[in-house]
Amino acid sequence: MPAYRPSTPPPPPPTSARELISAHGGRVTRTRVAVIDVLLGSQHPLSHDEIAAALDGEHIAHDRVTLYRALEWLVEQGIAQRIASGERAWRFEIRRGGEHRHAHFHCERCGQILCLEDVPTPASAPLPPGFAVERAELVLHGACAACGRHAQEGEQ
Amino acid sequence: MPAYRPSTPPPPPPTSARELISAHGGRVTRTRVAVIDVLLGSQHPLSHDEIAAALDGEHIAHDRVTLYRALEWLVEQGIAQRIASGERAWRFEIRRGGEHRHAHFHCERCGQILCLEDVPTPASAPLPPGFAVERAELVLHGACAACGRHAQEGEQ
DNA sequence: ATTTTTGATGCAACATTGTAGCATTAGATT
DNA sequence: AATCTAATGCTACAATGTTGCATCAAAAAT
Ligand SMILES: [Mn+2]
Ligand SMILES: [Mn+2]
Ligand SMILES: [Zn+2]
Ligand SMILES: [Zn+2]
Repeated sequence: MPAYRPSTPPPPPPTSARELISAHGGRVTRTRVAVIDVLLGSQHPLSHDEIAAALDGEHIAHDRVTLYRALEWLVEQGIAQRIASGERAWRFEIRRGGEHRHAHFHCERCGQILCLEDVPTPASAPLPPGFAVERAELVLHGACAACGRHAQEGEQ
Repeated sequence: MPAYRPSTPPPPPPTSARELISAHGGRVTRTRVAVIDVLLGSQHPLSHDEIAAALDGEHIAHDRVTLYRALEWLVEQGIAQRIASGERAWRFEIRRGGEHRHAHFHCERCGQILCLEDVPTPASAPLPPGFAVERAELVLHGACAACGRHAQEGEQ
């Protein structure tokens, strides 16, 4: 006697990553889903390298180039945004609802990047005629609390 | 009869580049002087590549690495500053007197970078305790007047 | 369920931007 | 003129992306 088989299998739990991708007309692939999940789970923007490390940590096989292309696609679709952190590599973060563009803090000692959710980026500014602003990036550079403490201890 | 020879040759016109370098305890070298002159002559920050092209234009021989090191030294000395333009390469500009930190505009169509002398970068912002800001970078991204015009013409 | 379509992948090669090591040169000083 | 050493000019190397193209597989069509 065959095991019970419902006529329609239960739909997979609709991960928001999968939904996001489909909603933008893209194919739901392993790397895309994993990258979105990693970004969703992070409180600060991540570099390609950090994302790759996260995927490795979860034993999700992935190709370097595919990862770059996945990130590129996410940015094109407006699902994620790219940030010039002050280091050489781009960083990526999910564009969370509300769309309030915020500034970032870059610690020049340890390289850490932090979202300053409370610091908005200026939406406009006096520009030459004909110029149009589409987005603004504000990065504050300095020392984070941990690195500032170390410096003080060191200099006593 | 020998030609007239003054006992002390007339001092070379003290270029401000030469003075700047000496004042900072550096050796006055061909590349350093040329780089400063190029930067002084520009109204907007220049990439390594643009500076190299400018030197070529003036037939000033120079080595790629030496140019990188000259720029690095200028930044260390506080004579110039490095800007993350939104493209992959750094850009450099002389820190002109007054020290008023200004924002920059990056045209995402043509890549041009413009100094927004009238737009100050925020000097402070609400930060987590222990964090210290040392400098801020504000870059507005969008379309310059020329590129905006082209777009309009194209879409009619 | 099978076939078809084509977006997306995975690999190798390449490009750009910047650094490190080290012998040699030349700017400044004695 | 001799000396000292910062700076140069090479060559390699590193880090971060990008391009081309054959192959695969997600989604659609049958
Ligand atoms: Mn953020
Ligand atoms: Mn400027
Ligand atoms: Zn830190
Ligand atoms: Zn433009």
